[in-house]
Amino acid sequence: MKAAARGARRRERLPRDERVGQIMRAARQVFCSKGYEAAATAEIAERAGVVEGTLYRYFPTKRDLLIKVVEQFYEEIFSDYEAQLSGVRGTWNRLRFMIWKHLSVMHKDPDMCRLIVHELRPWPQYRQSSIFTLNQRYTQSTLAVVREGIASGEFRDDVPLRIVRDMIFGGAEHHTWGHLRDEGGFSPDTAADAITNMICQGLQRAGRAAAVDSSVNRLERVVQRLEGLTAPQQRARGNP
Amino acid sequence: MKAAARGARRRERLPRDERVGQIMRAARQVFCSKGYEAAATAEIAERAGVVEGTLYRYFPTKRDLLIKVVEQFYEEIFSDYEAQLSGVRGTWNRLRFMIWKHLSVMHKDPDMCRLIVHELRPWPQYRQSSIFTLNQRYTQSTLAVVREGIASGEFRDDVPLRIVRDMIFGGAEHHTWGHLRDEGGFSPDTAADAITNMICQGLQRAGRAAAVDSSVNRLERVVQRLEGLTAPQQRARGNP
DNA sequence: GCAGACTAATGAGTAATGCTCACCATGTCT
DNA sequence: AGACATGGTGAGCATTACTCATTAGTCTGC
Repeated sequence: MKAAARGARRRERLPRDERVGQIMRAARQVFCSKGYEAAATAEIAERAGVVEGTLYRYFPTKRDLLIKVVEQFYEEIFSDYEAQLSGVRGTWNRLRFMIWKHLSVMHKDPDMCRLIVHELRPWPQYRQSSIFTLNQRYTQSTLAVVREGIASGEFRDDVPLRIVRDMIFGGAEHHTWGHLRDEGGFSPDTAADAITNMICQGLQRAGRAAAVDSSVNRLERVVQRLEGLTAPQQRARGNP
Repeated sequence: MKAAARGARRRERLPRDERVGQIMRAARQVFCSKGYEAAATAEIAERAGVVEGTLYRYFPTKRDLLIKVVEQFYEEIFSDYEAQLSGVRGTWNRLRFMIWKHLSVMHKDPDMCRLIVHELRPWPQYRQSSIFTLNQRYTQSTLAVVREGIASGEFRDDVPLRIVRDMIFGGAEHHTWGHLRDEGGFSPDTAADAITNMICQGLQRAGRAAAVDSSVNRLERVVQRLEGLTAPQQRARGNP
């Protein structure tokens, strides 16, 4: 009773997960608004309604806290992109989808992305972190699309995939810097178009009539099927 | 005589420039070997043969010291590149020269470049620093080469230069990460060839091929939409 | 060659901050 | 009701960028 009488905060015992959730929410706010260095553990604790020492019961260091916060963000963002990708047809469209998705995340959550790009990734242990692995999965999915294009004959097979990856993601990242710094925006749509076009044209085969043919043939078949399905409606509206 | 008798360091008065030089040399060593955060001002001072307070007579903050060190490096490196560029003929060769030069610096001085890329550039005030200006001059020279290509008719004029810049420098930077972290090297020659080829082919004037492409792309999109309409039950769950 | 002024250089001290640890309080189980 | 496991506390530590009053080389004018 003494503590309560003295007006101190009522001590509340919460289940681990709930407390961890509170702390992570507070941390995300403070990290996003101030950046990693300027975010004081004291402020995070205060905002989470606990005392500094409590943070360290659940997270060994401030940096581990950042990593967990970013991990959670990644899972929110990329949980379903593979399913989404599977609904997109055609090499150009599939590539554009992956690039656009990447750019959209940057556009929508610049603070969080700034944390990842400018504060987490430069850290020496980055490649041992789970963030690196999650990122790798994303770039691999993107490169898989390029491989499909090579396999189908649309793309040359003499350009190192690593370079393609670097130009896509390096280019996208470079393009978004201004926005991450809150010093000028960008359009995910326009940028995705431009990057996709540059990549696709850069990878184009020298002689590519065959690739276009196969693509056109496939389209012809699908269109034929679709015409069969939709023909009645179209005619009803006066279309031959 | 007391101080000397006690074995303390003899106090030496040096002209400003000489002292500044000593400090900057020491700072460069410590920054490069430990990174910015881990570099203690105490160690820099010790290595420069002065006491900590002396640093602050010449540099207002640790960060300013870093900036001066990096500025000096930039001047060493890029002092004569414009003269060198003027000796190279042909769009492809000129572009390759600029890309290669950039990659070579990264290759030769990874520690210094890591400082710039990972520690200085993420800083909020980066765009107000002289490093930003120096960098801008370099990218502008590179884009000038692209503009020449457009003017001569070699390149299309419908690709935003900003995207070209981002893909060149973003791509180059992404490509060198492993090397900057001392986790795997790269070849400036091979990489410069690959990037230059991708950019040049990506910027090639559109002929009949491009027209066919855009047509095929449009068809792909329409077909995709129609497939979704005619078979909604198949992808209803996986699709947003 | 000396007084005095100028200022380079010192080093003890400060504030901020990530992190630790011995102890306390609270919900639960027997 | 008492014991136990564990969530929670807050004073305190170590590190480190940065400050400032003081000290002492060095140069000028006589």
